[in-house]
Amino acid sequence: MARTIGSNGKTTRAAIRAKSLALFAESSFAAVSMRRIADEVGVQPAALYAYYPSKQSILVDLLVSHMEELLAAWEEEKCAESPGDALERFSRFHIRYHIKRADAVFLSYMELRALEPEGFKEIEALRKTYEGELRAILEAGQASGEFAVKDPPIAAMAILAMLTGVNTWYRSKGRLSQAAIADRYVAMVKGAAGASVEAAHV
Amino acid sequence: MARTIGSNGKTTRAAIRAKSLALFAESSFAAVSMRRIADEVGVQPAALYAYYPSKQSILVDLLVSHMEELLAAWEEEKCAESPGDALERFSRFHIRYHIKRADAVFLSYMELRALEPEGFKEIEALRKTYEGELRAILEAGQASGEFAVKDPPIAAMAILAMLTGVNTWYRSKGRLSQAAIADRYVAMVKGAAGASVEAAHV
DNA sequence: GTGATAATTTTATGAACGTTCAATTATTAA
DNA sequence: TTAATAATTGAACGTTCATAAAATTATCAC
Repeated sequence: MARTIGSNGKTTRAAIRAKSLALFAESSFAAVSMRRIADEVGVQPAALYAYYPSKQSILVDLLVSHMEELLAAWEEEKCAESPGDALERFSRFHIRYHIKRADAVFLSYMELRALEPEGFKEIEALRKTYEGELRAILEAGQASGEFAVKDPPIAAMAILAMLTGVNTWYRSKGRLSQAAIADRYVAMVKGAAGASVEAAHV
Repeated sequence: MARTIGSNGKTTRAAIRAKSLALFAESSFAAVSMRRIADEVGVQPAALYAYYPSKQSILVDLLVSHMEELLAAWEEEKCAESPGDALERFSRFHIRYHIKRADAVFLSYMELRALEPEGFKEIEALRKTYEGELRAILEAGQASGEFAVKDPPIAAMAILAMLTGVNTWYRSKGRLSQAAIADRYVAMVKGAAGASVEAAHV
């Protein structure tokens, strides 16, 4: 056997991405072998090298595209509104998007250290950009007096950590709906940002 | 050569723990080999097996003892006081302790999935216990009307994620002292818990 | 000094690792 | 129907992996 019946480059590449993502998230980059990925894809190990020059390059591809898609999704979602509304919109977006892409999010947070310097820098820049979106909202709220936040850069990181934390415990069959979870987090995020008092009591 | 001059079981065991912790945190459990650990310790790979039956058992030892020490440290620190004061004490303790043990904290959050079921259960229980400490504070504040928190279990997880997030960006040479950072986080934590309004404006 | 024991070495497994390359078959365009 | 090209296989490379057993040396109690 050589070329497989019905084989197709686009399909195989997509399968490699999907399976690698699932496996890396489940175990860890170093714990997953090329042989294991090939098994999942249903292909011989050597076939992977027609699509990626190395194992590392699969990881970089996954992480970079995740961050780019995240930024693109936010660009599409965000709109001009009051800092309070923007903060709420951002929070709901972040929770929704991160729950949907739990594997990619997990990978992004766990495997940065597995990256070689160039890849690391690239991801780091994209992450800073995203963080900057939230920071800008906080600064706007600070300037308008709507928020009583003392230190926007730190608040941005704190809020992001809080929101992303949902992923560590969220289960689709849990006692709360995704909307109910988002409601509670929005209230806490507003409270943390020192937004209007009644917001913290929702 | 066989036994090394000045060799001592206690010292070697401590070195294995310390080096393994540093290496696992820097790379990842799967990415670090027994050979690498032995190199760092200054010993032959086989010597490690006089102290641990397997690589996995080193990880379990590190994770379990970290959680036990964390719980013990909090037991020593906590004291009877108002929910607001308790929440502040907990936040400061958490930040201080986690910054000091950054490697162990990182490992605890990253390598749970590398554990086999028994080890995982053990760590999970210890973690739940710690989480319960914060939840109890939030419930007390909710009962007394001091906090306007809606959902203590979720708030506990949200606040823990926020506080632990400090570790992802904290650098000892940063623009803010550890105390200044803790001040900002205490304000945000209180805000998230819907504590007294002026607290959120500190 | 001598015998017991603690600590580590040396040596060696067999399996799995990432990766390369020539050979081979499926598909496509003419 | 044939030539070009896309997709994949099978076999192999040297290296490293976690771990095991026996041999060897240091230390310590007497």
